[in-house]
Order: sequence, then structure tokens, then C-alpha cells
Amino acid sequence: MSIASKYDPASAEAKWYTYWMEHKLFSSSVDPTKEPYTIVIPPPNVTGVLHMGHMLNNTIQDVLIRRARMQGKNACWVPGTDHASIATETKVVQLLKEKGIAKKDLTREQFLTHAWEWKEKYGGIILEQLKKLGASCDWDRTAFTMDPGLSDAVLSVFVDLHKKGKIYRGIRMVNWDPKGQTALSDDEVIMKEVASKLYYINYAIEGTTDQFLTIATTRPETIMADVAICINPEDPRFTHLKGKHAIIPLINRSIPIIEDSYVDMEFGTGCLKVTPAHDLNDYELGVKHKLEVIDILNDNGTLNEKAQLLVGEDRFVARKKIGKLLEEAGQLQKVEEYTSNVGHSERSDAVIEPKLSMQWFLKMDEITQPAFKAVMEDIIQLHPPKFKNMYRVWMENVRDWCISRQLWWGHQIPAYYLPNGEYVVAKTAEEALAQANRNFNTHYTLADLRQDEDVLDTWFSSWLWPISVFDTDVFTTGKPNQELSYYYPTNDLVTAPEILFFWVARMIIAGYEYLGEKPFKNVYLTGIVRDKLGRKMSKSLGNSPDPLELIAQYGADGVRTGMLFSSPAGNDLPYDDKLVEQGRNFANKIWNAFRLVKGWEVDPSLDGASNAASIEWFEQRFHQSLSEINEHFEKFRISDALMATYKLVWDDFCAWYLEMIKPAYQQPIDQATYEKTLEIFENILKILHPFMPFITEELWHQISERSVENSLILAAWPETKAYDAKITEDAAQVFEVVSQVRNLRASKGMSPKEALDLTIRTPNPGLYIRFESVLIKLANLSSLQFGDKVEQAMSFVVKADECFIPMGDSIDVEAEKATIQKELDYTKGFLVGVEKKLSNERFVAGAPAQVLDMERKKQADALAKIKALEASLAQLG
RNA sequence: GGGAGUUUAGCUCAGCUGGUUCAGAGCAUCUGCCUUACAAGCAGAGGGUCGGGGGUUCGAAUCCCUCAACUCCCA
Repeated sequence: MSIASKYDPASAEAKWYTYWMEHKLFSSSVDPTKEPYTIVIPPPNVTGVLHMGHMLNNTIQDVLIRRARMQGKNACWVPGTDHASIATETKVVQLLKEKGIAKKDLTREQFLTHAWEWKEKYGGIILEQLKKLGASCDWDRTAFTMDPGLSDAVLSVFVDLHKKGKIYRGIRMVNWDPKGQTALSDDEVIMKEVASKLYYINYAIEGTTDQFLTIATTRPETIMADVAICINPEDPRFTHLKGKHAIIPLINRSIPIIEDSYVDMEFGTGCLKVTPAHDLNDYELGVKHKLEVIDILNDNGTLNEKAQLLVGEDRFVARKKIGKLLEEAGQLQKVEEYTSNVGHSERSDAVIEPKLSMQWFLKMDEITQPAFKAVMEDIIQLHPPKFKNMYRVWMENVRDWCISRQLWWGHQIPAYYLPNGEYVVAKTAEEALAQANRNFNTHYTLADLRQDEDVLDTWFSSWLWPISVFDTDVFTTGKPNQELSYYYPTNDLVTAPEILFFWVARMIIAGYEYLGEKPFKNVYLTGIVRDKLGRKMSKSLGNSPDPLELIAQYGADGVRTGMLFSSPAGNDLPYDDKLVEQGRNFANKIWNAFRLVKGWEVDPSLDGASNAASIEWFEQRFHQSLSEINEHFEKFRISDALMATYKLVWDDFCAWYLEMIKPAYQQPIDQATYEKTLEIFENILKILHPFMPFITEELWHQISERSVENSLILAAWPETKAYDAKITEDAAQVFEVVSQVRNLRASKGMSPKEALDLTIRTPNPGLYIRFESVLIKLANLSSLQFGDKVEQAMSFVVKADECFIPMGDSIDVEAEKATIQKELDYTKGFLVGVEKKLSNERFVAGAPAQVLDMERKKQADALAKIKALEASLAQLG
């Protein structure tokens, strides 16, 4: 049988994913006899398409879940999608537009029908893509934040929090897009530097005919909405204005002159016009000074009748016209060119208008307390811990959460307005009606109720995710069902730091509020995947490779390992094709190691005694590495765990072990070594499996026929055993001799095929004798001796052992001497340093005994080495 | 404007409470190899005053101060 020399991932991937699915090997159900290990997926947007960030994130989750499964835990990875109100609504609006349908021509119901149709047809593509990556989610549990149950949970929570007095209505300034006629979140606003003009406008002081003050503004069209002029109380220029009033030009309205240290004396004229309806800072100032709010703009950005002037004109047209009017009235002092940062809508590119509107808020001060404490006290651990600081700062300055959004796609706020101006909050219209008639002693019918038009912020449903995927009733019953009691709290959450506050913190809040328990124990924060130039990968830049194409090209295992090679927690991943190439090469290496082993013919009559030392060494080395790998996993150092695995497999197993036991060409191997090697191979496949599920499962079944229950995905993670570090150290010393011999060959331009004699002068020949056959084979020696002195030899020193290779006449004595002298000088210098330390009384008195011992050992080693080097030098004459 | 973080080899990063192996790893680079498991490979090699300056200490990549550059979060 001949096996291809290159691993072909495509067939193995399709085959094993289907196999795992068919036999339901990803599924999990409540089993009190097993310890649960749970991860809930950060639900990607239902409109989403797999990008590199998802690849990284989900690879990490799959690695964790597969390892846990192998550790015998009841591993449950819950997948699902988020309805992502803004993103999805935008997408649907856009698609409708392409069909010639405008959202404003549709009723809410009609729009939602279109949206659902679209969701059913195209939503969740991303989950199918995750399967290509090998994600071992329990797909039967796939949830969607707008599933009936989950939606019901959201409404329950809203009603409950409202009842608890934590949800209230309030005014808030939102980013209004007059073109799109919608409110935008801060994320959707792009700040751009724009050339504009600074208008210096004179306001007369009330009660005078010749006195005035000057304000500078980029928005003269809003002067009709002014409600005050603010000066800095410390400003000596304006002490005479205190307590007086000013007159707004053109409309001649009187407004007070107030004082606040908020005003920057250096900027503009030092006088600030206060326009609460059209500027966030002014709004806050207005609240502080209890000022009136005058909103002069319509939703489409035109002036309304409150402006008194230019009613119906667009804000930008009005700006120019006001400038002219002011000039004509003689109240425009000057106009300066000015550059300012202006917010634009990401989608419509319209200039954002700050707009006051009535919104729903969740009070955050009390509800956040347990969540704050949990992270501060490490009940929930963030990885890496540096994010704890960020979390603290945010939680200490947390502001009330604006939970309403002016959209249709999402959970419509269950608040019902009544004809009498009151409102009630209830899960259904019927309940609301009953409550209304009870509370207000009215006789309204359903037709009298008007439900709030807004939907809830998407995070207001995803903050329940770790609970609602298991139990949607607990929010009303207060009693966790069997699933929730078993799987909650989940173990690890893997997500991006950008949403630490939006999502992670809020899940913690909800967890404590509703279950009095944390939602997860660990939060692993990934970095951002960037391109070579350090730019974030994005669709608009077109700098992101297509993940599915990458998988097709490099194999899922290659891509998975490639992503993980260079992504310590919390660090950005600078993506480079080189990484996945390295991953692919690694898979190929494993494939070829298997080809070698599988190709051996076994001869039962052979004695394997000469391989015993090699096998023993590798087993020690394996357990040494395994304990390191486990430790890396415990500390969520996934990249390090992979690198340790990589080195164990490539360096220790392939480069050393297989070469050590490999029989000569076309020679058979003994039974014991063969079997032991297969056993070792199996252990290696086990620790590789979380990283490279496909190739490992493939080889696992090629090693021998196995039943479903004996698939690798379910195999037990190897137990760590105590290892003997002495053996691995001794082997390292032998390997060093091998390397030195090879090096010597290379530097002298000798062929590796040329066998050499090696004599070692050592007080401890046993160390080498133990690995004698290995040493002879790998260094290609014609003989190995232990002795004192060899004439006409090249030499090198490993630790304090001198090694000689006789070269006859071909030796360049002077060059040899120079090499040795160089090393001798270095070692002597090193010794001086050590001895200086040791002769320092304060060091000897102050340093711990362990450090002292080390220094003494270094001294002794250096002395021995110097002795050996000097002997070599003397020998050369 | 407020806060946090980063700076170690060409690149990406380790380096725990100062003291073994302290200057490391992978990739890249260079040299030599088509040695029948693997050229997606094998064998070897070179490369850094740990951002600059100052301090504490017997001893600093590690602690403190300061300057500089970059990044992120909130406004």
C-alpha cells in the first residue's frame, strides 16, 4: 500500500465532520454523573458572514471544548445567532430598496414579514461556515435571540426590571440621521474633519443700547434655540455681565447670562451660547442650570415653527441665510475659516444632528454592584488580567443604559400608552389593558392602547444569552429548570475585548440579577485580526482573506493552527498567509511521520533492546511536555500550548525519536518498538486533536479499525505521569554531542555519509553508553571510545566533557587552537563574573541559599570546562 | 480632555513575586544537502546595550522617576 506523500485535507474534513454529526458526537445532555463543561458561543449576527475574527474566536472555543470532552467532561458548546437589530434592519432595508420598496411605504408588520422571510432564507449562513472549521457545537441546541422563548424571556425581564423601578423613561440626546430619519448608535457615527466657518455674532445686552457681547459659533442657524449665554465666573472680562440678560439677534428674545466654569476662556470669545436642544454639552449645561429646551428642527433637518425664522428651510440653507440676515442687521462681527470634527452617518453620510428624544433607560448604579465585585475578586477571571483594570474603570463610571432603539427589527418594547397620557408595561396587550383599567379605573379596549414603537437594544437580549439558551422561564418563575441548573454557570467565554462592556459585563449583571450566580468562570479575550500593515481586517478595505477559501487551500487544521500560532490572549493577531502555511506544513509533517511508521515491516524475531533507552527517553519527554501543555491550557495560554505541542511533535518525536528508532532502509523493525511507537503516536494524536481535529481523527482510524465509541474525539486525554528530568537532561547532552559532530562535519565541508571516530573524555561514560547506539547512528560514527588523549584531533567540549575526532594530517592545528582559545577566553571571563559575585560579602550575606548554590555550581562547571579546554589546547601542542 | 496599555532579534511574541537554564521561542534570513517518511523537507549557522535618560539594590529586561513613540477605551 502506498500513501500519498502529501496530506489532502478536503476528503478527511468532509468525511469526519459528517461522521461526528451522524453519530451525534457533539451533542450533550444533562448527566449528573458527569461534570459539565459549557461554552455559549458569542452569537454572530444572523446576517453575518464568517470573517477572520470569527475564525480565531471559534477555533479557540473548539480547542477548549474538544479538550474538555477528552478530559471526560460533558462538553456542551451552544451555538446560535443574534438578531442584531441595527445591522439586520439596515441590510433588509437595503435589499428592499434594490427591489424598489421603500421602508417608509411599509407598515411595521409588512416590514417584519420581509425581514423574517429574509432571515429564514439567508440567516445563519455563518453557522454552516463554522462547520467547515470543525466547530463541534451541539447543533441541536442552536438558538436565535428572537426565537419565541428567548423573546419571551426578554419581555419578562423588561417587565420585571420595570416593576423593580430600574427601568425609566428619560430624555436623551441621540445621534439623529436626518437623511435616514433614524437614530444611530455612537459606533455608526464617523467623525470627519470638515472645513467650516466660525461666525462671531453680537448679542445686545438687555437694557442697553450700545453694549453687546460676542459669541463664536459654527452653527448660527441654531441661535433661535438659544436659552442662555454662559461665561466663566473667573473671567475678568465679563464681570460686568453677571446677572444680566442678552438679546438674541433677529428674534429679539431675552436670555439670561449664566456662569459656569465649563466655559473655556481661551476658546472663541469666552462667551458660549447655550442651545440644549442641539448640542450634547449644552444639554448637560441646561440640565445643570435648569434651562428650558427649545427644539427648532424637524426630523428631516428643516427648521420648524419654533425657529420663527426661515421655517421649512434646510439647516444648511438656513445657516447661510442667517449669516446674511445677521450681516444685514449689523450683528455679524466677522466670519473665520475653521476646521471642526463633525459626525457623519456611516451609511447615509449625512451630518449627524444631536437630537433630544424620549428613551428608555436601565438604572445601572445598583444592579452592577455584584458584577463589579465578581471580577474584582476574581470570582470571574479575565484573561489576560490586564482587562480587569479596564473593567474596573468602566464599572466605576457606568452610566444608565439607554435600551431603546428607533427600529422595527427586534423586541418591541412592551409599553402601552393610554389615551389619558399614562402608560403601562406588560408582556402582552391584554395584560396591559387589564392593568390599565385596574390602575386608572378606566374602560379602555385594546384599540385604545398604543404600543411603544421602539425596539430594545440588541444587547438587551444577548445579555441573557448564557441563561436563556437553557431556560427561558426562569426570569418569571425564579426556579431554574434542570438544564440550567446543570449547565449554569458556564465555564469559559471567548470573545473580543471591544464588547467587554457592551456584552460581557452585562451578562455578568444579568447573571447575578436573575440567578445570583456568575454566568461563567473565565473570560478569554481575543485580539483583533489585522493585516500585514496593521489595519483591522474589514470588508470595505478588502484586506481580509476569505476564510472558506483559506480552508480549501490550506486545510481546516492548517488554518486553525495557523491562527493560533501567533495569538496570545488579548493580543492582536497580525495575519499573514505564512501562518496558515506553517499550519499546513505541520499537518503534512504529521502525515508523513505516519507514513513512515505505517510503512515499517515488523519482524517478531528481532530484539528491540537497543531501542529501550530511546523509548524511555521519549516517554519522559512526552510527560514533561504534557505537563507544560496542561499548564498552558490552565492559564489560557493557547498559543503556548500549541507551540509546546508543535515542538514535541516536530522536534522531539519526528526529528529525534523517529530517527533514533528508525531501522535502516528496507529493514524491518522489532515488535516491541513498533507497538510502543504506535502507542506513542496515539498519544500524540490525542494531544493534537483539539488543535487539528480532522487529520488526527483520520490517522487515528488508519492506525486501526475503531468503533464509534472509540473515536479520537471521545478518547481520553493522556494522564500526566511523573517524569525523570535526569533522563531528559542526559539525552539533551547526548543530542548536543550529535549536533556538534554534525556541525563539525558541516564546517569542514565533509559529507554526512563519512563516518567518524569519536573519543570522549568524561568522568561519566555511562551517560553516553546508555545512548550508545543512538549516538553512533545519529552522529554517524564508525566508533565510540572513552579515553584520555587523541593525537591530531579536532575537539569540542560539551559541558565539561571533551570530545575528540581524529583527523590525521588534514587538521589545521592553528585554526583549532584559535577556536579553542576563543571559547577558553569566554569561559574565563564568565568565571571572573561569577567569582566577583561570590567574593562580594554583601552578595553572599544577602542572596538566598539557592542562588548561592547556583553560583557555586556555575563556578565549578566553568572551572571544569576551563580545565578541559586547556587540556585540549595542550594536546594540540 | 479623562483613563488604560504597549515598547525585548528583520517580523510576531515569551520572559511569574528582581538572582539558575537570562537574554529565549516560532517565523524569516544565510550555508550545505533531491540522505527513499516528509524540499510543505533534512543538517547546521548568524542575529538583540531588552525604546532614551536617571535612580533604588550586592545584583535590574524585571522595581521607582522622567522623557519619547505607538495602540485602545470613554468623552
